[in-house]
This record gives sequence, structure tokens and C-alpha cells, in this order.
Amino acid sequence: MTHKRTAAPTVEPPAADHASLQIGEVAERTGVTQRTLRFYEEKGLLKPPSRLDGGFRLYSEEDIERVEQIKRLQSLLGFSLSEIKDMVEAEEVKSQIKATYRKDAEISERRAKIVRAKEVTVGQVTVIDQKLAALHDMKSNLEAKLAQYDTWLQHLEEQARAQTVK
Amino acid sequence: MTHKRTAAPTVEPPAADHASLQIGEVAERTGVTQRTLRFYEEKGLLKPPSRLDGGFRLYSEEDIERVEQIKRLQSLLGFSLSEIKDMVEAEEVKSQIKATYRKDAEISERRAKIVRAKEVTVGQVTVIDQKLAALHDMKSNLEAKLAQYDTWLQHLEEQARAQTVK
DNA sequence: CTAAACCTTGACGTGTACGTTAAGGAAAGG
DNA sequence: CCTTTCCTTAACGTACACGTCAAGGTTTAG
Repeated sequence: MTHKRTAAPTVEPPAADHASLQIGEVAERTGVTQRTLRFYEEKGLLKPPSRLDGGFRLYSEEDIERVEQIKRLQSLLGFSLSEIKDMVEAEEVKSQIKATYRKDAEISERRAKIVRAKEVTVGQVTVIDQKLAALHDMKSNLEAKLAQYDTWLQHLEEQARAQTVK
Repeated sequence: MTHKRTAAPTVEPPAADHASLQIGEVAERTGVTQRTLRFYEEKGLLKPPSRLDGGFRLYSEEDIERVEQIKRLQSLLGFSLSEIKDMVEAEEVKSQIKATYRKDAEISERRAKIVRAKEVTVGQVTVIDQKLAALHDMKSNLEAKLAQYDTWLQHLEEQARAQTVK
């Protein structure tokens, strides 16, 4: 490792704004492999990033956030990638709406788009509520078990004391 | 479907207590396939059930409950089968303790067993708390989005009214 | 210019969680 | 007894989510 390239915005959009990161950096920072990043792109979970003129992918900070969101949805909540894709697409609608907001699209069209996004979001909340309920349920059960264990340990303590005294 | 066999406790433990069900019944009642039930057994998620003298599996109501628990853990919370196996084994410890409870095992041995079970359970609660936190987080985000959508819809309403009046 | 580090697109391999035949034995109804 | 329905084990197939080469192009320090 004699030299390490950092962000290198050589060509493409001069987009002076947010730094562009190569796939290696993104992989390191998000904890997923490069293969996974390409895989997510293939599956439509990440929008195709811009490219350096050599063909190297250039990611934004926003992309990193998305990857982290994907990881959370996947590992903590057990969503499949296709489910996550649906959610991510609902996210897209939001930016899309923002973009269309000032352009004079048909009002009814914009309304329909928002209503659709709302429906998707409500569905997501419903799913989450189900999972929350299931988790609370499990937690109660586990806490009951813990209480039971403590009771048993208490009894054992008493027995031990009885033996010692005798 | 001219004749359908119901529970048929022909041989094995005369076990007059809880009805024994064949794999077809269990599959139907739990909504999983027979293949899945055999698979779970293979993987140690279900203890090998008793058998009819012909070799047919005989399940108990307890087994059905376990299958339903497995399904919940899997589909709602995204645990892998190996994780679920760990949990199930922790459950086993509980019954095991109950069984050993009256038999005079070493007190220290019993204590150790309970302490171990407690540790496992505490770990499970921790995992659940993490998931709960993540879910609450997501829910907040989604609700913020819903509020945003509503604001936009309001604006559109106003615009529409303005146009109509004009 | 060259070597090292970094990237590219395939293409095949892997672990999980089952689905799907295949071939045949066991348990009732008639 | 025979047929139908239900079951058995065994083995191969599949969808998902990547891992792991392979072969080669790109970028930058020296």
C-alpha cells in the first residue's frame, strides 16, 4: 500500500458540491463488499452512480446513507431485498415529487403521485406496527421467563442456606 | 378424498394424554409444507416426534405451537433458522430444568444451568430491544413523511381552489 | 514508463431454506 | 383384497444474497 487514491473528481458532472467516492471507499465506510454494492446496483437498490472517465463508479454521501439504510432494514428487520427495493422506490417518489413541485405538472397528476406515495408509506407503517406488536409480545414472554429464573435462583439460595445452617 | 384418516394412536406410548397428529394435519394447521416439517426436524428445530408403528410421524399440540413460533420469528422478525434453533434450545433448557427440579441434582449444577438460561434470555431481550429501537426510528421517519405528504396535499387543494375561484 | 493499487465486467461457487419429483411402503373405506 | 390416500426416505432443483476467482483496463507514485 504505497499510495492510495482519495476522491478524484476528474471528469463527468463538474458538480462542485458533494464529494464523489470510489467503490472501495464506500465499501470500507459502509462495511459491505464492493461486490455487494455492484449487486445492489444490479438489483435496482442503488441508482447507477456517475462514472469517472475510466469507468470507475463515483458514489455520493447520499448513496452511503442508502446503503446503511438497506443494511438496517435487512439485518435488523429481516426485509428481503425486493421488499427493500419497494421501500427505496417509495423514497424516490419523494425526491421526484420535490423535483416536479415547481415545474407546472398537472395538479391532478401531482396529487395522484402524492396519494400513491402516502398509500405505500401507510402500508409500511402497518407492517412496522405488526412487527412492533410481535416484538413486544416476545419481550413480555422473555421477561416472564427471567422472573421465573430469578424465583428459582431464590429457592436455590434458600436451600443452600438451610443446608449450611444445618 | 373419499376417506380421511384422523388422529390414529395405534401403538407406541399409549400416552392417553394429548392427541397425536400426523404430518399432514400439522402441515395443514400450521400452513407449512410437510417437507418443511421434516426439514425443521433435520435441522434440530423440532425434536424428533414419536412414530406410528408404520413409521409415520406423530406430533403433539406442543409441536404445532413451536412451528407457529418458528414462523413468527422467521417471517416477522427475520431470524435465521440457526438463530431460532438457539432460542428453541434455550426453551428446552427451561423444560429440562423443570424436569431436574425435583430430582436431587447438585444444587450448584442446577444453579449454573439456570444462570446460563438467564444469560441467553437476557441476550435475546437485548436483540429485541435493538430491533424495537430501529423500528420506532423507522416509524417516526415514516410518520414525518406522512405529515409532509399531507402538507403538500393541502397546498394543492389551495391551488385548486384558487384556480376555480378565478 | 513501470509497478502497485484500484477498478471493470463476467462467470461460476456457496449457504440457506426450502420445493419438487421419484419410488415405494402403510392405513383405512368398500 | 384392492384402491385410494397418506406417509416414508432419497435425491435433485431453485430463489435469494451474495463470495470468489479470472482476465484485463485505469490511475498515480516514483
